[in-house]
Amino acid sequence: MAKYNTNQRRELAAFLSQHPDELMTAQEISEQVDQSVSSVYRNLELLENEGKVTRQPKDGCREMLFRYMASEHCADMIHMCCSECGRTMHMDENTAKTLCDMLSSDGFGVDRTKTVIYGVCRDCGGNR
Amino acid sequence: MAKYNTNQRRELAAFLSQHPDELMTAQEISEQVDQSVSSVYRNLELLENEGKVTRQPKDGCREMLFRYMASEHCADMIHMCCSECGRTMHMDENTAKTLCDMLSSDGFGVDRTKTVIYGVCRDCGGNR
DNA sequence: CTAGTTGCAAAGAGTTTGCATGGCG
DNA sequence: CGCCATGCAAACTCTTTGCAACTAG
Repeated sequence: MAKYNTNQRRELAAFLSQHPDELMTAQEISEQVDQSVSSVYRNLELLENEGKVTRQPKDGCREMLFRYMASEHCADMIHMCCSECGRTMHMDENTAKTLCDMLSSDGFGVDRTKTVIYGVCRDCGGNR
Repeated sequence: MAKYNTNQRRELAAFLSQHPDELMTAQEISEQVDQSVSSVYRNLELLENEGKVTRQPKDGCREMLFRYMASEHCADMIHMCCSECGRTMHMDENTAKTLCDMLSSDGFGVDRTKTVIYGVCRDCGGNR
């Protein structure tokens, strides 16, 4: 838990809030805010504990992608990630609810934050 | 693409077919079949290209888990992973179809192989 | 002033690669 | 016998940790 309100933390928060719901590596963030990677990792972890940031494995899977959640609303969305263009989008809430309800009746409680649906988005021709 | 039918490949295949749909790290497999990790990685990659093996990031996410798909049937299932006990199960086919159809009508084509739903299974109290 | 933070460099962890040896066909 | 595959160790990549210097309160 953060005790001091440091410059680096303020700048990190400022940067992230300009890029809500965007997937970025720790390195990218580190370059953008011009801070050491270690501080970025440490502060991202704090934000993750506060529920403001989540991480998901990058497609191939060597590294993690971090995502800043602007609001409660966003935190509770199921995210879908396009394997072609890499963009993330929110699952329609009705669809999400239907899915969770169906699985719940089988006894499986979905973790909305951790789950990511992979596929191909409309723009990349997912419907063909 | 495999050119020779070596002992190691035969033993790896034999071991995997005794553990269908089970999530294992490369290290675990390496120990079980008593082969070098490098060979295991190389041969798992071949099997992945043949569509017989998939990989998914391990929960926390430092390493990959490999899963041998015994049949076409299994290859086409959406997998659900319990964050508590780590077990994997197949999503009920009706549920899976409903989900894919709902997303498809939004233009998003689900990749059944890559997608893993995280949550808590019945045995671990997911329904509470 | 004191304890939390930072940056650097080194350590870790898992995976990949180069190379000499060994085995399949 | 020729080429592919294996095992070992070294290289890599991303992340974490130890430590001394720095800074917020």
